[in-house]
Amino acid sequence: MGRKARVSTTIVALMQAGERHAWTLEALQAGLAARGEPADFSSIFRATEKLAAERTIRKMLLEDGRARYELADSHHDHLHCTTCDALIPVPCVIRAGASAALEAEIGVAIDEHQLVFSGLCPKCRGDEAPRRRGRSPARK
Amino acid sequence: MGRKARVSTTIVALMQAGERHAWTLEALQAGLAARGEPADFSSIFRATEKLAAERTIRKMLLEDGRARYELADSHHDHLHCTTCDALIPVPCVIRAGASAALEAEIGVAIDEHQLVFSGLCPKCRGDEAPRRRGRSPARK
DNA sequence: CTAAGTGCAAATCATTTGCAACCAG
DNA sequence: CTGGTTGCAAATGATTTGCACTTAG
Repeated sequence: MGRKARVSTTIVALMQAGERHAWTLEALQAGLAARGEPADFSSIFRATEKLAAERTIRKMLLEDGRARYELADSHHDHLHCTTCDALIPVPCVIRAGASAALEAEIGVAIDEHQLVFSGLCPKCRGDEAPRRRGRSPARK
Repeated sequence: MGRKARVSTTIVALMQAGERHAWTLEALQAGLAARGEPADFSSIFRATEKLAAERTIRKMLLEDGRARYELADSHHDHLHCTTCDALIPVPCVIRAGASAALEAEIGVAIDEHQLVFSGLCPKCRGDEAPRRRGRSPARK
């Protein structure tokens, strides 16, 4: 678990740097290259699989069919911007009582959840929808 | 919009019959065949894309990387059983106020959400986890 | 007739996997 | 040495797309 794997180590370092919130394998490859640590796609893939298995990072699948990875530190949910495709973190709004209620009412056993809102991130909301002073969205 | 497309029509009929809750393309193909309306995978694929585009049905991606389709009538969330892989519907636990709060606090614009709980469905919970009378899970 | 719907085959896409060369311990 | 890592190439699995043929209207 020490300081051996070059790829794994750099991936975690990249994520901890926090320049970005959720990474696709492609983004990770670009990020590693930018750090002067280029690696093969399969190596990155295997490194993320291992990191996810040991719960260091978390793997998520989005509607666009591509996996995103993020540090598995604090729990939170996400907003997937339908305009710029960014995945931004938002605080979890699932109250503990809610899942407990489901377990009792429906008889299921809940382990975890994944909640993804779809909409506009702060930036795109401002750009694309200046609702307030009514302006047509530049037609089309 | 009438009664033209054989495949689309049968897909909706199948879903409305409600023998199943979420369908994979493969399940749909099997279902159509069972109804004496066999169709090609690509035809089913294109039919679901169209139905989803016109909001008649909803398309979802699960962790296993395969799309599931369901009627887009009432909103609800899901529980993905980690044992039998079933996707069962559960009432939505996201209160309207929760998303409104996020929009105000974070500056996002929320359109919709997809929430999937992971755990055990009622059946598997009963089979696999008779916690009550403590028995070791038959090792491994 | 004419566009929408279909079937078949081939192309894509995003991983995944097999293997042999490498490298830290 | 020796098992964990890597890179490269080839294999997968699940769609997606191109094209020509059908068919509802």
